[in-house]
Amino acid sequence: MTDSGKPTLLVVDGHSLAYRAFFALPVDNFSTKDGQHTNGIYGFLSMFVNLLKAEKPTHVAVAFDTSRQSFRTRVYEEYKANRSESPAEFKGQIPLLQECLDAMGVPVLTKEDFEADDILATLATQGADRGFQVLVCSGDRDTIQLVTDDVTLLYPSVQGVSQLKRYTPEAVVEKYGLPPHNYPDIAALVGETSDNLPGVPKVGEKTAVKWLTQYGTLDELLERADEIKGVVGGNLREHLDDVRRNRQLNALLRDVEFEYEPEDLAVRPLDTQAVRDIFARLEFRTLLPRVFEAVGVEPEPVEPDVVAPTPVQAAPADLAAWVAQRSEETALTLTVVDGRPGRLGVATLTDVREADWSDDLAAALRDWLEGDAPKLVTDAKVQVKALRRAGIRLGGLVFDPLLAGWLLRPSLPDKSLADLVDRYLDEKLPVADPTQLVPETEGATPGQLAWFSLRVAEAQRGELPESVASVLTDIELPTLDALADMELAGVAVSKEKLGGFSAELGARADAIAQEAYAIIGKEVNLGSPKQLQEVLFEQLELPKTRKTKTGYSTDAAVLADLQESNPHPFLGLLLQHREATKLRQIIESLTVGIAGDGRIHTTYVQTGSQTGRLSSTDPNLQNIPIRNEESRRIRAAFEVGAGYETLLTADYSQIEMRIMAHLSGDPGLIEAFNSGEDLHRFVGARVFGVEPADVTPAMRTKVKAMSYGLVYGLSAFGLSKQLRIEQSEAKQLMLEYFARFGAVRDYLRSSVEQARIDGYTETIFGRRRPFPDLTSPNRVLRENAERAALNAPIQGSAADIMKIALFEIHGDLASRGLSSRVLLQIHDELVVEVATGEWDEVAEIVRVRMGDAADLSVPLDVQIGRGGDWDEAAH
DNA sequence: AATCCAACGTA
DNA sequence: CGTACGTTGGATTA
Repeated sequence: MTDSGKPTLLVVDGHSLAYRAFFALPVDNFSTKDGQHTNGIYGFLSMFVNLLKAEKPTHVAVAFDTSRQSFRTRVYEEYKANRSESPAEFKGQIPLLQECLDAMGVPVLTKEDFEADDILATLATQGADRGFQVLVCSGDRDTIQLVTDDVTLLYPSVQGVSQLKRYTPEAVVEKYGLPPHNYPDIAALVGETSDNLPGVPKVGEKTAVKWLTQYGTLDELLERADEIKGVVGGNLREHLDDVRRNRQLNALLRDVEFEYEPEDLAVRPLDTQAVRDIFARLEFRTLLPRVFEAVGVEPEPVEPDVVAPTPVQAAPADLAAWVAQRSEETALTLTVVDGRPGRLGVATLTDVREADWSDDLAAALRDWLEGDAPKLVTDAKVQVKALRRAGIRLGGLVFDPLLAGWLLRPSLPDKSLADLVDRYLDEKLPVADPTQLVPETEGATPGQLAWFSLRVAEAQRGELPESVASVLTDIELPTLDALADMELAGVAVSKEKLGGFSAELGARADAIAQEAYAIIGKEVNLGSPKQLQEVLFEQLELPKTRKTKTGYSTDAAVLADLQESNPHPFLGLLLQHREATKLRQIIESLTVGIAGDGRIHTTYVQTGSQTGRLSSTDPNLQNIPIRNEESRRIRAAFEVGAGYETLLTADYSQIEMRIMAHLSGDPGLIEAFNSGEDLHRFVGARVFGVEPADVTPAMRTKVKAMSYGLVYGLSAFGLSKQLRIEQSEAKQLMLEYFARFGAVRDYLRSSVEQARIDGYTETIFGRRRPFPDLTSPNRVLRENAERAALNAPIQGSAADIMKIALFEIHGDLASRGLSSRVLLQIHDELVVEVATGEWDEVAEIVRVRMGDAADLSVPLDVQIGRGGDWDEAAH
């Protein structure tokens, strides 16, 4: 509200202000990690938020042009015809900006055939008529004509979009010497070059104002044009039609037919989650609190549209009887406290029952829990593990909304039932307010969580394609079961081995550091990129390297390049220091992760990747060093546990290349894998036209890099850089390669094209990954999507195959009553702890299950190793 | 104290 | 200008 007590209506021209912001802010500082430019969006929102805060409008809307075409271009086809195409970097920002505004609860208005300014004019006029104080914010000078006592124009100054000049009638008179309604007359005479509307030659603002003051109105002036003397008078008489045309075109329409009236534009509560999501996508951080502050409302807790049934407390026997008579799918939620079952809730769509976990309850429910009765559990792995600790193996798991949500949209960060309730039901999951001692709002109970899970699942099933549903049922759920056991088992790690190695590395790092300090004559933190830059590029005056966001890169590749071009002892020491401290860090994180049982229990995140792979956290056991001899000492600390005989490692060789051979059907590549010859030797022989025996190591290295690069969408540039060869040679290598293995290139091309049509890629087993950016006008975005889309079916199919092998092995070991157990999965490798006397049987199971996990047109080769520790077993 | 960034480990 | 991940310490920001 303004001082006058009137409601305030703020209407903004989104396009013109975002465009100004686009040029005002450096593109380089405003783009996301995947290349989306955001400077226009950021600049606009920043200004908009300031406006909201300063003006506190009660009603608000942002208008956009629909296209360059409007009724004006039909009246005068040259209208704005001189405008160059707006840059591609800008175009993509408008839809994103509209998404932001939408999330903020701000109406986004467009109208086919009209410009944003006509929308502003209509709303301003209506608003003033209906008693609003109106604020118009636009970067188009024509909107000056809208200014009245009730309508103020906020116009960006040349300094930038954040400085807005207020045009009241007085301010307009002061600046132009005439009241606002005369402004279009001035503009018609002067012309507007940006709209491609030529005016009267030699007539500028001064002359126009003088004439209009003299004759009162434009019509009068044009009528009596012959009274004006001199060259300008002649010019005026020659351009009368131009002036009339200009005046016709620069008049803004105040009566556009419109679905909104000013009253409909009352400020709405913003959708905090949606704002968070879109800002996260755009990588806006500082803007978020500013938006929340400007809006002034803490995010309102939205009342749930549907209220969950009140849970019925049940005695163990009653609960057992109740679940036993259910034939339909029952949802189940178990609270987990320190890895143990807490309280159990079960639900159908109409009924919710609960009971605290107890031995009695466990006994009463065991048959049902372990049986095949269909059950639905959100985030099942955690609960499956808790039940296993309590001696119960959950059976009949048919659905997990968290897995389903990930399969549907692998890119989304939905990590909890609350996220899913928001996304699929558009409701808020009731949560107890943790900031209050006696919470005002009750959180959902376990049974109610189960009830919500059921409803989320219902919504998800509606959009779950059959192929994706089968991935859930046939791959993910069985995998979940295996992962639960792997996490519970953990892997034995020797603190002694790690500790000894860490001490050695520490001593070495210190010695190296001292030596390095001596060379540069001072002590710096070698782990600080900032201090290193000072030493390298200023003190030692080494040539500047690749730029990063914060300065110049000092990564290993850059240092190695520097060492070659400008050898300096400090560089070598720095690299050695990095290596030693890195290994120490890894050891440290592993040591912290060793539990009371002497084993590391990692957590596999089943919904952690875009492609279908697993990821591993706390600690990550999928990136334990292996590349050089020394670092393998860390692997050697992973040992067979007490009571077991040995470790078994099994890995797929070249699984991604094999999948590519299968998917492309390339006869040469298929022959390569069926020949039994070393792959790279075979490919090298074909590419270089020699006998396999005559393939030199250099040749092998080249085709190997090429083969692996293919799977990632490598370019000639990238290949040349990796192999340190000329780009022309890399290009030639690619040509020769594709001349022999052409079907591979055809496949890669067509698979991206298909993905562009479908909007997603699909693995051999039907797992999908959406790729909206394949049709983006933004080249960086599009090409990034193309490479990812090329890789997704290959990496994803490999992930599917490994998952299948994993749960089959897990199942076989259990069903045959073996004590051996799978411990780790590292994408294409499994580590199994083999019980005494079980080696032969286990090795056979692993070999067969991995080899038969998929039926491809090439064999799946499995390498098996045995040893007392992970390093030994790798040989 | 929380968050970002460069760097680097793996498949 | 090579896909997919997670963790770290230092720097930066709140």
